[in-house]
Amino acid sequence: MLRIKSDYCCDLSEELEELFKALSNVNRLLLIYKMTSGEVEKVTVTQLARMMGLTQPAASQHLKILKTAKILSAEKRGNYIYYTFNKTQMINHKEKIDFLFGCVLSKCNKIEKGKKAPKHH
Amino acid sequence: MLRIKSDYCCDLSEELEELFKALSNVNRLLLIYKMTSGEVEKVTVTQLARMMGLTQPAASQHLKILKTAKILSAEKRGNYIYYTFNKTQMINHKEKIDFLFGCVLSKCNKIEKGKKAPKHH
DNA sequence: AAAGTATATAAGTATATTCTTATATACTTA
DNA sequence: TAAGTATATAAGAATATACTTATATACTTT
Repeated sequence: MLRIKSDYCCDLSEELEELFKALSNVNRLLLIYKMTSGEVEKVTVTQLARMMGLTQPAASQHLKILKTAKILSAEKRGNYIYYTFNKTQMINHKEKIDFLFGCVLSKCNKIEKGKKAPKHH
Repeated sequence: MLRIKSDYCCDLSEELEELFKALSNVNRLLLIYKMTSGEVEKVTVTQLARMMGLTQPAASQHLKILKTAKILSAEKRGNYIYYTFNKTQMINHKEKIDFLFGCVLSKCNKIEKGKKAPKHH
């Protein structure tokens, strides 16, 4: 049982490492926020480059990272490639993060309780 | 109004970048999970090094990163420094992440609705 | 088919990350 | 006080990240 949980956390840690790496860049985070605002909903490389003051290859590389991490999906239409959120995977990602923080915060609560009513010894 | 939200996201992005950087390492994530399990609740550098198969300086550096990112707090007692979760800040961190994913997922829902009932033109 | 536009990839550079080994600092105990 | 233990820091090496410029690929339009 503990073994299973331990294995699970090991896999989860590797998955979260990749997710957090993709998210740990201010340009990519700003892009995500821009994509949630009214202004844009699907974004092309050229748009992104202009919006963020990046060169076209830099923008392309950022989008590739977000796509590899399954944060965005790419859909080619004609001359353009439109990037949008990968909703299914984002829900997935969120669940993993919630699990992590759930573990941490419930542990915090347990510790707090232990302090208020310390064990006899 | 939009300007304010934009500024807010800019600050938030920088804060989240730091948080996600601290979390984007498999050893640090595994450490966090270990600290949520029954086994440990406060951890010393030496314990961590042994648990994770790291050298003492490597462990010390990881803990410093987690402390700087306000994920852990350090409490010196005698010869040891005990690291524990920084509950208040973890709640804070969680709120920021929830805001990010909240923005993304509500945008996803809006797009989905727009597709089901497309605008007349 | 040729020219133009959008995107991706390659290769190089500067910087950041993660480890290593060596050493310094702080505290405890004999 | 000296020796032992715990931790932090410094300095260096290997690798990863984020950009740059140059070029390749894919599609569209004339």
